[in-house]
Amino acid sequence: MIELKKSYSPEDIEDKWYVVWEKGGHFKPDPNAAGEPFCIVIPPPNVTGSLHMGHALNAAIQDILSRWKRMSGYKVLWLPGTDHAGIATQNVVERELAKEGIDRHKLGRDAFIEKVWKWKAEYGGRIIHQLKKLGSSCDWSRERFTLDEGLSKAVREVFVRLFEEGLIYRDNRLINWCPRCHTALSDLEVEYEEIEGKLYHMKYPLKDGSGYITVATTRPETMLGDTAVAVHPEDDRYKNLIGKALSLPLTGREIPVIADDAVDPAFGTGAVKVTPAHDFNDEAIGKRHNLRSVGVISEDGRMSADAGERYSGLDRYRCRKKIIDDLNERGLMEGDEKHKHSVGHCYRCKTIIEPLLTIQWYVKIEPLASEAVKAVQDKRIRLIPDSWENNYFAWMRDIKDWCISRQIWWGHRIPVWYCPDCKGENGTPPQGELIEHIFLQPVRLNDGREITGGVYSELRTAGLSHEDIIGNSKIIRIAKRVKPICLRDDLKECPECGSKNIIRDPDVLDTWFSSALWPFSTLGWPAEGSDDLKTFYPTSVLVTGFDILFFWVARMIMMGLKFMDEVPFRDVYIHALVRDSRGQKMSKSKGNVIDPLLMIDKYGADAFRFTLAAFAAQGRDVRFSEERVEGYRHFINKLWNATKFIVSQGRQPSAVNIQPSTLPERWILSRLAFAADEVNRNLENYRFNDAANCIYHFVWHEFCDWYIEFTKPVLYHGDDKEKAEVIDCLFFVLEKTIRILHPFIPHVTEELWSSVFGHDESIMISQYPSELPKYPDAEEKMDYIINAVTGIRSIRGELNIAPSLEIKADIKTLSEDVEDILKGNLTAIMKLTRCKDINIGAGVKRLKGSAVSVEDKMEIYVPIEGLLDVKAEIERLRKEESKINDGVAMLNKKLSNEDFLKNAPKAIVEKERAKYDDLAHKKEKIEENIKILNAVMNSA
RNA sequence: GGGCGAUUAGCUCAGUGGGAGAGCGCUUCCUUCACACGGAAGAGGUCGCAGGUUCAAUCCCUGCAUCGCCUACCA
Repeated sequence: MIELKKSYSPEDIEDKWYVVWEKGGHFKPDPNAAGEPFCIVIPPPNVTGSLHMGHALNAAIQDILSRWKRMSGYKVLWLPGTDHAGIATQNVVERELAKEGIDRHKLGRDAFIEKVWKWKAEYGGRIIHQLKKLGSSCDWSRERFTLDEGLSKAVREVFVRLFEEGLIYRDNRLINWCPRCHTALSDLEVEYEEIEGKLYHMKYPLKDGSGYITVATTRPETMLGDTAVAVHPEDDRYKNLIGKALSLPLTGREIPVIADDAVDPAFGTGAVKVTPAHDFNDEAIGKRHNLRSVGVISEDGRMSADAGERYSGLDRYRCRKKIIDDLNERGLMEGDEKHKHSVGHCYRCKTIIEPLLTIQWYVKIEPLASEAVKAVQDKRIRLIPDSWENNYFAWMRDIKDWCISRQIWWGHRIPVWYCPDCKGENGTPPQGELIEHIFLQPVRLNDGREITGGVYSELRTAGLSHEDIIGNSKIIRIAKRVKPICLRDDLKECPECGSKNIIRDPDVLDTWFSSALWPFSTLGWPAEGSDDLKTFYPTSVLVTGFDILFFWVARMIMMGLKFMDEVPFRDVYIHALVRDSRGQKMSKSKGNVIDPLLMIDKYGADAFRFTLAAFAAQGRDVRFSEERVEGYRHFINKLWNATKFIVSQGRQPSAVNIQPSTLPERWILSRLAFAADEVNRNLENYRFNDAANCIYHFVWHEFCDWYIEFTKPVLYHGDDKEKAEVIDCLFFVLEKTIRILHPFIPHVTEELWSSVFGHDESIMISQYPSELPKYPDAEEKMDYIINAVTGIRSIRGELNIAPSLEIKADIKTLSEDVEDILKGNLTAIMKLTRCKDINIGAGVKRLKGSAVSVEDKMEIYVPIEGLLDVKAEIERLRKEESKINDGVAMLNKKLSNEDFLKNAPKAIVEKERAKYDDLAHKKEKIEENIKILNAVMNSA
């Protein structure tokens, strides 16, 4: 016989099992094996990240699904991996280098990338292996990284095909630029935040000296790039000024007053300065009126040369101050007012975004989005909970073209080359004249001149070699007119003119571009004949948080449909965000972050996982509290101790299928069958909290509280045959229970499976219980026993009868069946109520000095003459009575309502009537007893 | 500005057109040979507010309030 420790301690068992599982190869499916496939690809976390609560919840759910499906006979693949997180990773490594005083540009592109790979090898991807602590049954042999060779091939294939179809293009337009990360961002990568700012009123004099217009702006510094002032065409204050010229202060430039409907006459002064180069609205106005764009802020957030000598080189916010001062000095500053507005910030570094006019690569999204909308409309993809569908549709309708180029080095480099030596179209000068280089530092020419960059052709003429130019370039601006050559294989020489001086596009792709391909690129696409792809695509379910629904999920759907002609997954289960116990978002700055690894250390991975599952209600955020983890550790301890009790009976678990004839055994088997069904059903519907609560309730309140207690009289006093039957049943239920529990709490169940039941094979490949036999009659009968026990206990509890005091009870039964049932389980009832004698039968009379409890088909009397506090008992019964009275009154009203009898379904009327009869009977009995007690009291 | 969601026991949250639920906490009792990480018995709620639909509303509809989240070209 094995010995279990007095209480459950996760640290003793959790670590060893992961190794065993991995060695056993159970995480690794054979695509050609029998069985239905079930596949989940993990939402790849940032390679820079470390495990936080959100990942833990995400992984716990995926592991529960994976283990459940695996035990249900599916060949399960849960595919792990990370994404290269372009901007984030580059930032991390740049910071590391900065500590050593190294700038990436000095290092050079190739050397820098090498450093990042080195960093990745050392620190990267730690997060994914932290998932092992949780017990995640990922197939590590298939782990992927978005910059892997295979995935890079997929990225290139997709880019080239989209380019060839005209769905990828370059354009010169205003984009969101992060001056710190030094790159363009997509619309989604900008986070808007309310800021308490100021609205400045500035006077712009009319050219003819006849007065001025006051404009209102939150960004005075951009006035240097103003190319118009706009007013509403119907605004009487300004109508007569439309078309007139203004003299732009501090620059003397002449700008027109224009009329545009977009201007809100009620806002500010009703006159808007228009800076097409630094504001999205103004860009639109500029387009409508053919205005010039004057860019006055450059890539690093400082004022450019076009801002004029006085301001050039100043940081944009320093410049703002200076402009305000300068306008004040000239009497052109009318004042300012407080103004709340939302300002875009970089989602990676929180720097305020600067709209900049640049050339970028875009994906034409509309044709892809319309297919992606259809897939959800047709239910080829289900979003769960479906309340997200509206959000999804709304976003897809308004979607704008996706800016995919990033001005960083870590990522998939855009597979496009340009030839500076080729002639332009129609014999125009070589394209080299349209390519501008900005050097990292001044370069000395042969003639002694120092230059900081220039146009490619000129630099060549000045004597620099192609390699010199490229090697020294910090920024390369390639005009839109330069012809891109987009290829699957790297270009060595120009296919047109044969020149070997080829310039590769310096940009890399948005990380989300590669993660959009994740469901098929990880399975082997575009390689031919991949078994994994054939077997596991489309994947079964995607489990993710709503925060990346648009970033990632929508784009995967678009790309999956486009390149696989099939949805990437059938179901999308969208889980909640994990917040702290007060509902606050966890963040480092708030200091309310709970470290999942700490929770695992403290309470064990199983308790932690169970907590996450129990919290994971659909459509609501998870408010995490450590207390709950503690509570679920208690639950596992309960399971542990129940097992210990069963084991201590000294009998080996039997392998046979049991078919008991006794009531409690039939009852617990039926309850087990019910619990198994419920858990299966809830998991089927992604109702993890319901599944967890259901099995929790079964284990604690049915198996432990009732069944085990019920077996004790037999175990302690029964004969060998009776004992054997009961122990077999205990083991049987326990064995099925730990299987049901395994997906939630894999470690402890494996431990018990192996140590108690002596199985050699892992529990994770045992069969998941379902469709076990049910015994409705047993459930009905047990209810009478439970009622009898509860009734007597209530009397004991409420009348404060000492538990040590052995009492007698009389139960008057109102049906023969009930009498038989109670008599047949008399020993157990006596044990559970600590009664020394119970008298059961139709003719049982109430003895003097009895407390009473009226139950379904029985009246329970506990004669405690002498000990009975008559007053207390009357009190107790009155309380009971008043409760019943409420019900009786309500039902009475209902049943005397003719409309109810006429309109309500028959079944409901019947039910209500039965209910009424029950309550009325109970009420009558209780009143009877109150009368008797009153008589006793009065006679005393 | 638009949209979505929430509002149920002290706390955290399930739930349903027909008898208000769970976990934790609380109160009382119990260290009875699985477990004090335990057992037994209890207390506790106009189901945010106001209307409407219905025989019947915590549930459906409308409005309001409060709180979240998403979204937007508030210069």
